[in-house]
Amino acid sequence: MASPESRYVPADLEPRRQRRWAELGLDRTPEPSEVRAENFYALSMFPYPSGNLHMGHVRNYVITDVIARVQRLRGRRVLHPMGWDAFGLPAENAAIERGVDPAEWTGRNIAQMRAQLQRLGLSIDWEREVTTCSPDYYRWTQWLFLQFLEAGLAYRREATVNWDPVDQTVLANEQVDAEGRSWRSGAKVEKRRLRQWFLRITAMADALLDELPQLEGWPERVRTMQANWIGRSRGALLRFPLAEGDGSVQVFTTRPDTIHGVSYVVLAPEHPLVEQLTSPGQQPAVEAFRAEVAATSEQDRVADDRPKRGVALGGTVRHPFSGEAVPVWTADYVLPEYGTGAVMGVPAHDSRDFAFANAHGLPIRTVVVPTEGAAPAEPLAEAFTAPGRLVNSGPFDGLVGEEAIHAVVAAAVAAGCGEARTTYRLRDWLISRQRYWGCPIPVIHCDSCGVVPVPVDQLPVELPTDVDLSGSGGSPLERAEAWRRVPCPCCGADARRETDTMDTFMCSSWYYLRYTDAGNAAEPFSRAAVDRWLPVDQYVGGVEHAILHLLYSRFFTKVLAERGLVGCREPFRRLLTQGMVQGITYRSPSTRRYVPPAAVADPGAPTDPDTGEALEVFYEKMSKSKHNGVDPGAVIDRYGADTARMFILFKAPPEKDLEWDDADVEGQYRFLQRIWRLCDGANRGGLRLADPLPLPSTLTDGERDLRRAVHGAIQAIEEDLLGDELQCNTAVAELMKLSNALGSGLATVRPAVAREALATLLVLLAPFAPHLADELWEQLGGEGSVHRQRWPELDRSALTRDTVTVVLQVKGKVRGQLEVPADTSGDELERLALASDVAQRWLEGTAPRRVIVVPGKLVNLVP
RNA sequence: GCCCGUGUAAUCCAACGGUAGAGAUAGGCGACUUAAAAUCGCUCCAGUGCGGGUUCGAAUCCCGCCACGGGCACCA
Repeated sequence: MASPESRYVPADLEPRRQRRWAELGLDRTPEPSEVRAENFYALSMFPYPSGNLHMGHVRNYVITDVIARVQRLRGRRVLHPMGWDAFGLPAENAAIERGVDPAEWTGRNIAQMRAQLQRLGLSIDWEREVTTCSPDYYRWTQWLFLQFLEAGLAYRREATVNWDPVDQTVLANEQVDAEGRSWRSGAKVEKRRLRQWFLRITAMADALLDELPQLEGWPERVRTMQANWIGRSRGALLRFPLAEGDGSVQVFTTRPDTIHGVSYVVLAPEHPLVEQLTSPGQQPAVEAFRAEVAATSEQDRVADDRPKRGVALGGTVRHPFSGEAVPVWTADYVLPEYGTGAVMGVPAHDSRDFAFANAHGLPIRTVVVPTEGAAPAEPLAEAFTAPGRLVNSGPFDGLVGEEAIHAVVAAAVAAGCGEARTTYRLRDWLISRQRYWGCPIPVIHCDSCGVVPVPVDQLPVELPTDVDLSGSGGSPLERAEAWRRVPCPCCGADARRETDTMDTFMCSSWYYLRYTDAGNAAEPFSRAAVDRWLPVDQYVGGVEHAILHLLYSRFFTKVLAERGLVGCREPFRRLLTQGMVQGITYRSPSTRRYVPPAAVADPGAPTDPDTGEALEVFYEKMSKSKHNGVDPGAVIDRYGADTARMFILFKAPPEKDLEWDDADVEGQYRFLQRIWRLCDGANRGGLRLADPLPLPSTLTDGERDLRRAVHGAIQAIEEDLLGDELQCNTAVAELMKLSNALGSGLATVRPAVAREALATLLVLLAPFAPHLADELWEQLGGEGSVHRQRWPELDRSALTRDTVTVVLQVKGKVRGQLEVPADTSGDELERLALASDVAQRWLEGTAPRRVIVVPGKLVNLVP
């Protein structure tokens, strides 16, 4: 008598499976001595512990988990860690608003998020957890800072910096978007002149750019973004001597070949030579102009397509080659921060100069013409900016392109009025922050010794705990007098601690190194441990860090490599940038108010519950303010973690945005239930996974069909998960296809074939739905855990067919099919095709002009 | 303005240059049921954003557009 059907109850099964995994120590990273295997490092971008896990986290960590689990099944020794990017403003703001201690607040959030994460069944080695705000960790962040200081890569200087008026701190250039807004607060940043700490990332600009092409496992788009950000441009520095007095105006240009087309020189209004070059008559106009520009916001100043305003200074410089007098102007289209803050105006060959010259009646002199075809008619309608052949350029006439550039630069060098120069958009990384909840910069200011590094044996410089976090009036550490006062490590005199803390991106620039040796109390990580695991085999995270975190981490790795601390120059071999998780969003077209989905009566025709008008419906990144978020915990409560995992993997390819849809989640749940019933039925039918039976020497047609489905799935899923692109969505579709094949085929095959099919299904399912696969594995009497199995071996012979369907085309159009033995030769196929009804009907008796045969696929008859 | 990506069925997504559909959601029909849900079976729906080109054959390659998303942008 068969036992009754059992039910799939994830809420009951999942915690049980997780307890079992913990007992078995499945997630622990094996020591090299335990397992002889290749290493695989699977890494997710660690979260800020806000206390709430959201769907973006779930997607990120589930993708990485699938990769980690697949690699384990394939016999690799896997490192799959997790940690917390735990310094940062929300903790401090909570302290200001609610009076809670930032450390406590952060600790609570971590505990809460860890518990939420663990419900997902991620195979994370929690023994290697790192927390950046823990003194055990930030001690080493400080140690690394001192390495930079010693290498001359950390320095303090006064500079014009971005100030976030909401967060009350400065920001690095990377942390301000194109609209001039802070990446965190969204506030418009202001420019301030302050003395700050920087890391000399520009020293690595060439390496950061030139080594980008090696990152073949990175999305093209991220590499392009980094290249744009670094913004290298090669050109020359040219000096125009002042007409009166000593000195010269230096300009940077990428087109030194156009030097003879210069009709004026422009200085940025902030340029130090403006005053000196202003004639008495022009003084009022220049002063008025500078005041006007100073009053313009940064954004307006930089906006494109605005008239190029400027005034002549009255002074002149001499052309470095011809000696002619060149008038000097100041204009708002020249930026003080880029190049030398001065530009040579060549209206004929630069569109900005062209616009400026036309607006102010300056001469336009053509010195470059196309190498082929006619020169543009004069007066020019627009600037000719392409490279070409030089004319009206004295000794340089006739030279072309690069050759012309080199000749002009060589002549400038010989004359002592210039040299080749490369400039970058990239600026040094501003790491000072005027906030409390960050890693203290470990230096001491002494009146006689200057800036003194804190000796390594005194690390960490711990944050004081009794601090006034009122949220106003500068850095809280400045008010911690007792903490600040400290003897100078050099001379012993009274000295003061640095009160700036570090940008949290410092903490996250090396956490992936710490994971390899998380318990090390003597150093941040041992060289051996790092070399064993780095570079990371697969990194997964959001594209919002395309520049920020990923650029900083590359910089860190290169510096550490040059100091012999790590053995590789690039930290992340492969990078997957996952798309956003979007929720369905309802908005009232008239009030622009977001309406919660719960308030929408009929999702088919959504109307505003208050006004009754039809609502706009679209998908957008989940957020509280739009009422479009879905809580991962609620989904797990209702369907279980496996359904949530499967859905999020299946709904869209990992790189693309994903539209959350409750109906699809339901569908995913049904699929897992189908698998449950399939296995339950097999179980009650007496199938046991533990007894591997030899396959019969001859198989029935049904058995061969089932084996073809099984091995077809192995092949397809291997391609999806191990190929260049990770395609979890199609891998899940293959699992569905396989389970459909089992559903119809399992009952009619002998136990050996059924056993192979079911065991394969469960092992292939294990990385995606780890709880369910393991539970069913156990129920069916499988040995050990499904997660300790070997990835199924592909039997190519199972994929073969006796007969295949060959498509008959006439002139590329499908006109019929032929069912032929799989090994039919091309000649035979051609003969069969020509003899077919299709040929009779479509060729009307004439012989085809051409016949294309693709054996096993198609025959194309071309009349 | 420049660069990158994406456009396929009502919807989400597949398709080494070779039969446009793997998979799913929603819809329709049927079976089971007193009925419904669940389940099972069947089924409707696109010629691939637009216009050219290459090819025996194009969703796929090339050229020119359009729409959406993203990055950079008076960067000399």
